[in-house]
Amino acid sequence: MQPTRVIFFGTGNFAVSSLRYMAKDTRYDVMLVVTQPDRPQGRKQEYIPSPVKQAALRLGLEVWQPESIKEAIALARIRSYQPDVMVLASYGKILSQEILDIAPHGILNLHGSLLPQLRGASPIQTAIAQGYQETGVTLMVMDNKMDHGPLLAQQALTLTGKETTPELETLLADIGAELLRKHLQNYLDGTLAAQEQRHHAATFCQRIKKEDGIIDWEKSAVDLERHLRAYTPWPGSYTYWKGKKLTLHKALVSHEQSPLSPGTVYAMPSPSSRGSLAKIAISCGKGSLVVEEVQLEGKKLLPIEAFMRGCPKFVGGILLRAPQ
RNA sequence: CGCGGGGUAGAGCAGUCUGGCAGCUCGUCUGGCUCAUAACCAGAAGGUCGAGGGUUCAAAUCCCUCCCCCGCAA
Repeated sequence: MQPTRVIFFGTGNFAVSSLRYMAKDTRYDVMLVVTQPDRPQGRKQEYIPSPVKQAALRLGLEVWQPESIKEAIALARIRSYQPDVMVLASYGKILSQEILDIAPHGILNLHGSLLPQLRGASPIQTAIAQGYQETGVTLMVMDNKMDHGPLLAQQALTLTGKETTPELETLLADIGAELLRKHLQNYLDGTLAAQEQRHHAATFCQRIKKEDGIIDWEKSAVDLERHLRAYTPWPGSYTYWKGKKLTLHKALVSHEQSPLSPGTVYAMPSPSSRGSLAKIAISCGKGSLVVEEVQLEGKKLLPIEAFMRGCPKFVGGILLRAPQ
């Protein structure tokens, strides 16, 4: 039997496991990998290929990076491969109806949430930021509304409350590949039918902006600790101290309520006796954040002990939302 | 030539403006104290001050060139 002709769309890390799986399974022939163009990154403005492009090249697959896939010439190129089905994960561009119609079996999407929860651009970060106890991956048939098409399969994952975005993304990426392995063939055979989403239950999440990383000290310590895990590595969770940007990388929640105004740094006496060093905490709207790793603008990421050696005046400092 | 911060003992930093003994906190090692300790006391080791060149009686410090790290930006 001829392998199924597949075109894969993807850009971010979330898509890499799926691509590797599709390339390896001999039932499928990944004829083309469509990914976003290389973007200038880093201090030298070097053009960095997307994670999917790097993986595709290593797998020896053909890569295409169109700036726009709406134009007729782009559509013609995709049609020329005569794909049976297309698979998309973390691609980052909206597809037109013309593209959705190209393959006989349409285009399937892997989405990093349990749809209809968290439709949109940041399901992984939002699940962490909002303290979800469970999230997962959905395999669905795309239609012309965002994350709206009928469902094929889902797999849930229980959250520990410790995971960061890159960690969770890796876990979900593997689940995505697993969903393809279990269900893609059944869908193509017609033995797995797609089921309409419960649209009234849909929730949504926005694309993350740089300003979303700013820490609002009026919020609770519980919310801010989730913020730290959700918004790493980008845009980071940051605040301003003496006009300089200070990024918090790691912190723990303390339910001790400080009388100091939110955003004030203080030394929290350690419960264990004389010898131990005081912990460094920041007063929040509710509770306190015990700081573990920080990075001051222009400096390296440091454990709090090392940071305090160089910046003992940090205690008593006021952290603000803007440089001032 | 995108903008800015930085490189000084194992770690984090001060000292640079205004040239004149290589410093601070912590760690490490030795000894002491102690029922005991991450505490306390006494002592010690540990430096190509990122690299090269220049100016000077004298350079971490001033001038030139280069390398590397970080933030912004993307």
